[in-house]
Amino acid sequence: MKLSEYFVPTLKEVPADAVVPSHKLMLRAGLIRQVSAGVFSWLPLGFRVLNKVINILREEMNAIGGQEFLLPALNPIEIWEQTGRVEAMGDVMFHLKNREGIVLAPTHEEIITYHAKQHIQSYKDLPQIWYQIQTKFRNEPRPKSGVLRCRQFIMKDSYSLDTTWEGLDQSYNKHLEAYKKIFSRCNLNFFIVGASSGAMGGSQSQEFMIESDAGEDVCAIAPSGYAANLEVATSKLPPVGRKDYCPPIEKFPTPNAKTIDDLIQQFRFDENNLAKSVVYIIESEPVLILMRGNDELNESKLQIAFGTNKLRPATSDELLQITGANAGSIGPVGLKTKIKIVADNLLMNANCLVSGANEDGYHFKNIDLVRDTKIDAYFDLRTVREGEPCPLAGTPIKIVKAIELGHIFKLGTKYSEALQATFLDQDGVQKPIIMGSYGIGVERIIACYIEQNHDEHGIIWEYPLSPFDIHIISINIKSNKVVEKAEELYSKLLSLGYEVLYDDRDETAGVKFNDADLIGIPLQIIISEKNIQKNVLEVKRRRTQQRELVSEIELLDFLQQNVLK
RNA sequence: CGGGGCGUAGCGCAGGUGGCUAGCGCGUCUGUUUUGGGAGCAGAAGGUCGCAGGUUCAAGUCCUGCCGCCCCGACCA
Repeated sequence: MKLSEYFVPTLKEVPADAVVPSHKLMLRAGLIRQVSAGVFSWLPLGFRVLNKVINILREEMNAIGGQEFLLPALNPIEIWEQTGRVEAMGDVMFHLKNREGIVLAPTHEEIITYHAKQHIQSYKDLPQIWYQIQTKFRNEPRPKSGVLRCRQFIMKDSYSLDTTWEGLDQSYNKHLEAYKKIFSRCNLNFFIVGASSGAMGGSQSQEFMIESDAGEDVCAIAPSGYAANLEVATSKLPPVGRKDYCPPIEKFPTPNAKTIDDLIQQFRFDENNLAKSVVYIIESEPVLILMRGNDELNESKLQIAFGTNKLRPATSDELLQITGANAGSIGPVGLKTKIKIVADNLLMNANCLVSGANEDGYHFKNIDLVRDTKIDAYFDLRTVREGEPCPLAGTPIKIVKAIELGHIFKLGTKYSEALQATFLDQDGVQKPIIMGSYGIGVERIIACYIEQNHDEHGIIWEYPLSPFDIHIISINIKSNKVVEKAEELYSKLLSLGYEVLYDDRDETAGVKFNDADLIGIPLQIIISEKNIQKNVLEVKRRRTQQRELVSEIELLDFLQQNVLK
């Protein structure tokens, strides 16, 4: 492609609205342009990269037996009502105004299950892996960071259909391995974490992450190899446990102690024996949650424990009404109304605890959770903190921000049951199809790659994502010798099957060098009078900025060794 | 949805206590000189100052409403 004829609007100045490096560089290098919040156009150069990614996705999905579909973005709302997800999605789902009963699909479990119901009859029709590379629509409340969080984006989504849970395990593992290959082929430095299935339902899920300050997820990772989304991460802290002797429970005044730290300072209690209580309204029922004093409640874990995402902290009015006290004096003993009480695992059957007395300005000490109150259930509810011992080997946990590239779920039968997608097994028994769902954010692959591969000059592509293999730069197009040599080389490399970007523009050397570094194709070949006189070609490696001189005969060997697609 | 910021030429910005013809840099166009790291000179084009109302002799500037964009938070199958 000749750059003089190619629409690649590079920007010298950094666009004011861009904050994260990948967003800045994708705009500056002419890969994308924004149309509105969370909506982008892909320009020709960017679309080439997108297609390189899509090719890899297709190859690896086909390699595990995936069959490619193209499903509609316009979906009948009835099918979403049957799975209860119109309500679950809420505002995230786009509804059309001038056509009742149609929504824009934010994902495709429903449509896949619909087709499975239509045509899967027997165990002989299974297993299946169905996938597509298609545009998703989600009404994100706050799109951000370029293509990292959009209202319209491309997803590679696939769905496995199996007759048994062992079959689901196999399909899941096939995807796990395929995803590793995909991200490795894209030269991404990624890691895999255990994750929450959220309201998707299902038993197991893992996320593919890259570490990045631009990320919206937080993960706990440890030298042992332990890696988990903070939503589900655990650690191996010792429980508070029981002391041999616990005196009778005793109320005492604490007029100036509003926080856990106040109590420690004023009364010299052991931090571990302080218990704090928070009240949540879960499915409109109040629940008191007891935690170690300085632990942070993890709402995701609470959602998992109660199997719902319909929960919120109680308001201060509700607190007073339910417990009889205001925040800071609430506890598990002496509640004004009888409500469900759950506690964090670290407090399992503990005694000698200090907690609020449900009377402003008073606390209880010597609380024995077995003797003095009834805990309805214990769950892991706390948020893991930096430095805590990991559950695998006790190595210290590090907390990092990360971007989610992909997510694989064992869905189970949630959708097949809701939509009656069943099959007859060998014994003639009708059973729901066992499903998995697996997604990759296609644009995120590109943004994440750029987050990990750029410098002050621009993007640094590697094969196979690079939009072109080779970037030819002619210096001073007033020189016939230079133009002749560059044109000749351009034709020759094209005929050898290389994808070549040829900067034939009437621009100064500086402009061409800077644009080439910004666009970031791995190899640049620089044609100038100087080099022609010496009868050499100058090749520059984008990543290292190293230049080497090679003869024309050596060039083909050089390219064979260095253009590794 | 809460908090903050912004909206003036293609891009980046100034002007903002009301006042005269709305500026600067980059880019663009013409001519010319230049050609190894975002060239020099000369000339030129390009604006409903986000939109709508209002106050005023006079509004980019003040007031009201709306729209849009960015950031922090909430939310995120």
